[in-house]
Amino acid sequence: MSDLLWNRQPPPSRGPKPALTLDGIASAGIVIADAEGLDAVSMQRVAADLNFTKMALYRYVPGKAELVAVMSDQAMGAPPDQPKKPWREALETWANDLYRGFERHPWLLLSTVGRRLIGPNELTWTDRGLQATAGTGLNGGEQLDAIVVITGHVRTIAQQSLTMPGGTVGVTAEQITKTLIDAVTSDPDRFPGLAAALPTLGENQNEGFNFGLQRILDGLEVLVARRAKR
Amino acid sequence: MSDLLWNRQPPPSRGPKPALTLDGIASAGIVIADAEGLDAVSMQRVAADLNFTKMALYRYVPGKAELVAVMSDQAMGAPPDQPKKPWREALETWANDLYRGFERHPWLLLSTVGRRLIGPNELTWTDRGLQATAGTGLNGGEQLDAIVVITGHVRTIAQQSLTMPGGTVGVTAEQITKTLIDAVTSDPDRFPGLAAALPTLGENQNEGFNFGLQRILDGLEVLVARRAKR
DNA sequence: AGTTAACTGCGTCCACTGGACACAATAACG
DNA sequence: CGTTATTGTGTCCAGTGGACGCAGTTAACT
Repeated sequence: MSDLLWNRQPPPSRGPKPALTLDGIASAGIVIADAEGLDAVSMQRVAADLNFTKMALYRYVPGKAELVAVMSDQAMGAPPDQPKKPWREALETWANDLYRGFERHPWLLLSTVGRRLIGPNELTWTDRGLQATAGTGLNGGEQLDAIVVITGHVRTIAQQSLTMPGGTVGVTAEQITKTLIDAVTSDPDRFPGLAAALPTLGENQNEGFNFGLQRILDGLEVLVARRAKR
Repeated sequence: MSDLLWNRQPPPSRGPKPALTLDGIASAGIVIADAEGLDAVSMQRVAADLNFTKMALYRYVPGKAELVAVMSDQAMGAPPDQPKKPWREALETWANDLYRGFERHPWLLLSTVGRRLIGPNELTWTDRGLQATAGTGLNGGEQLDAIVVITGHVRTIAQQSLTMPGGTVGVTAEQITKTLIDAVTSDPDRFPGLAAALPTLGENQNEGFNFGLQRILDGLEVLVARRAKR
């Protein structure tokens, strides 16, 4: 199962030397996904880029799902080293590092949905997050929950602002706001909340990432302070 | 473009009566997705369930992507009516309603990633959210950002806890925690944050949803109070 | 050295996918 | 009535993930 992600089982001694490596295959897949989107990654395509037939890949990977899993963990990489800081700053830079990861490989947003096996790199990210929250005085479960909220926020903003090649066909942010404005102006009674908010809607442009992050951190601070008091 | 989601253009007068409706097709797709996951939804399958050929569907829908979009907006439905409450409680119930939506149709988590066109139901959800935040005194952009944070959190938790049929093959929560524990116990120096948090990890079981939500709301409250003061 | 057993990469095959296109049947209009 | 728009269908195509068996390569064992 997760052997592929964690172990690299000892190379066999008997037969001919393997011409490929799991890492090499995954790297080829990542190149394709970065350039043309996750949908462009097919066994055939990856194999062709390596000058092999697709069936050769199945000697290294049980199936496409597993290949994508390996690609994902590899593309995620290890979080960059950061000097030790107070928890709030540490979480802030952690969130920024994570966002930059999704920026580099937007398809990670697609390949890492739902419950899946955790690879070493992903676990390292979690670990760094927990190192950051260690100074809060919260218990382990709460620390993990805090990491989860922040991760969710980073993912959400990344999904909204990043254009992924190939994925759902190009929908510009302008198109979206246009349909929004069209809808509310043509039938304001149907969308009273939007109608009320519309005049002051543009005042917070592109600050969604920081807005949400600061709210979450503020909320954590409230809890931390409450705990420290007693 | 979004005509499919918003307009229903007037029925043509000339040819034979259409035997199908867009809504009917979408409903059939939803049934399949609910029962067997989004991957089981193919043109062929949907058509077969309706006792038609797949090519018949293309008279109603330009392609699969658009079908999924219509399915998504229809499955989302309109948010349930709620009595007017103070903003914090209103947001709380709004988030719970949203979670329940994902619970009913877990595949929505997959079909609504990335930038896409907004349908009327999705916009109504946003509108209700803005009605809830109207009492905060924040400007429109900030209100929208607040909605976005909460939506992201709901999605994140839903992704973690819901099992979607068909999707990435069944990985139980136990398997995940097992690899986690295996990794950290076999090499604690590599994951110091996890090693430290591990003893108190189980103390917050299944409370991730509320934990995160309360933190976000606490954070919003801080901002609202700060604004009210001046 | 010779044999055996493991292992690699490849060719072939299959069911299935989304979709283009032409064609006959249908129904309302002049 | 014919004309014309619109429907559902049949056929075709390139591409997908994957099962399976076959030949060639290589190290370990006798």
